[in-house]
Amino acid sequence: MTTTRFAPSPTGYIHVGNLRTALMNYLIARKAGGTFILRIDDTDPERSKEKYVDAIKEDLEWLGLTWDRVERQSERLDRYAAAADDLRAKGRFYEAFETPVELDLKRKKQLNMGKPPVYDRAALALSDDERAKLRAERGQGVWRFKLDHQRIEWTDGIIGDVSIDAASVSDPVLIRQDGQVLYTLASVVDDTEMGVTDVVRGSDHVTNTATQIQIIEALGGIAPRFAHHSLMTGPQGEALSKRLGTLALRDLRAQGVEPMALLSHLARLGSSQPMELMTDMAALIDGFDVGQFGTAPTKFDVADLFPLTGRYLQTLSLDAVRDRVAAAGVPDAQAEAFWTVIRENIETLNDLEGWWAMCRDGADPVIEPEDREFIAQAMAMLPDGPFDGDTWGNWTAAVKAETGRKGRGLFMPLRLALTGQARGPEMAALMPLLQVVKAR
RNA sequence: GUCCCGUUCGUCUAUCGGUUAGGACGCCAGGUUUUCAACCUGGAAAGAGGGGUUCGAUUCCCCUACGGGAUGCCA
Repeated sequence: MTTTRFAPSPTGYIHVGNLRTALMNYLIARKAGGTFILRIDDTDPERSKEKYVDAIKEDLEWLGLTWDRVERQSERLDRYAAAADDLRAKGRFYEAFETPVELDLKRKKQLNMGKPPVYDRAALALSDDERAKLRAERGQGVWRFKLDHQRIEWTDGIIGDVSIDAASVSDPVLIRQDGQVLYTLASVVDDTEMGVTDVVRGSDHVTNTATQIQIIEALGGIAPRFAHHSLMTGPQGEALSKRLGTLALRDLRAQGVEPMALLSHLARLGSSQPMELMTDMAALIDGFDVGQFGTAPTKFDVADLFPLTGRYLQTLSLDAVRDRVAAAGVPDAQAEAFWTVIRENIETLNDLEGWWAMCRDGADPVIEPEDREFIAQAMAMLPDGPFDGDTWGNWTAAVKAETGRKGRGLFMPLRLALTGQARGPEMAALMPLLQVVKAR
């Protein structure tokens, strides 16, 4: 059975970059009728915070990305220890005692000589005595996985055939000096034991994948299918991390971005499939194909989410937004009429409040100098409220007859005078909601 | 520094040597709506630069430029 996972570290709020990965894994699982696991990668007690665990769940729930299982790495430390023992028993694990400063120095030397900064495996040559001496002097060392120096190859679901020379990669540290198990090991143990069949993640993990394939094989597991999507950049091509301040999911939510708009965009951005608004999850799942994604870095522009959000809102009935309409201050009696007219012209639900305030309190009129006399004439002809569905038609017909104006020259000044804006809902439908006309 | 990947309309992309270089979003225009939006129709809009290979390169090769990634006792 197809099983995928989303494995965030609870060290911060999740952002669009994380979401793209999460969504791909989610869609693969759902499309195959498989299992989607939410795995909290919280092996680092220093940086992991419970509030972020809650926030991640909250954000995923907001989007409707439901998971079938939650796993927490902090509850599986014994499994990782067992895997480490296994690797030791198989001679693929060795202890190294260089300090971070020493390693840094080695790397700089290699760099100066124009060589790639790969760990030189000095610790492998240590005798038992030397090892005991170092341990006595420096305490525990770190544990590195001994890579098999040959080419590591796999067929990637997005990149295609990948081949990486293991000799060009340092033997990865899997256990830190303080005994902390690192991501590289925890992840493969989890993927193997949880039956994960498909792993989609960012291309920043490609070298990890190479080493992890060897670790999985060393542990006797079967490597899942891997797919590495390109990373997103900002609109200028800059690294997205420079913009993450405003791209957390909760920020987008606060800005009024609708879940289906966001999901529709991310499910297609970077793929060759046409970008289109999906109004429900089933359509999103049905139309998804990870193989259609390209490998070039993908520009993400938050501005693209708003037209989609606007179009999505147009598809909603009052029932779907009743709470928000009420929250904007619209009385129940007028909610239906208000929503029906207003949904055609808003970008996000955050716009509701402004339009309702305009209806309730009236708008400061905008009157071009050349229209002053015209507006004065028109206002004199405007009947007293409350207005109804015929008011606009009757009134504008009368004004037209009186002034001879027609078309845009007739309607735009009136719209500006009544609403203060050049763009907005259909006037005929808006009039019954308009309670104050300041232009009078 | 070294290695890997990438570069086609503004954006995401299609093209497996010969195409009027296609689509989607956005944009612009026209239509429709007695106004705006929505909607419909149409339009503008692209092969990073330089060398090769070839009868013929967007496509294959090399160089350069630019972008991204990797090179952690992060994930």
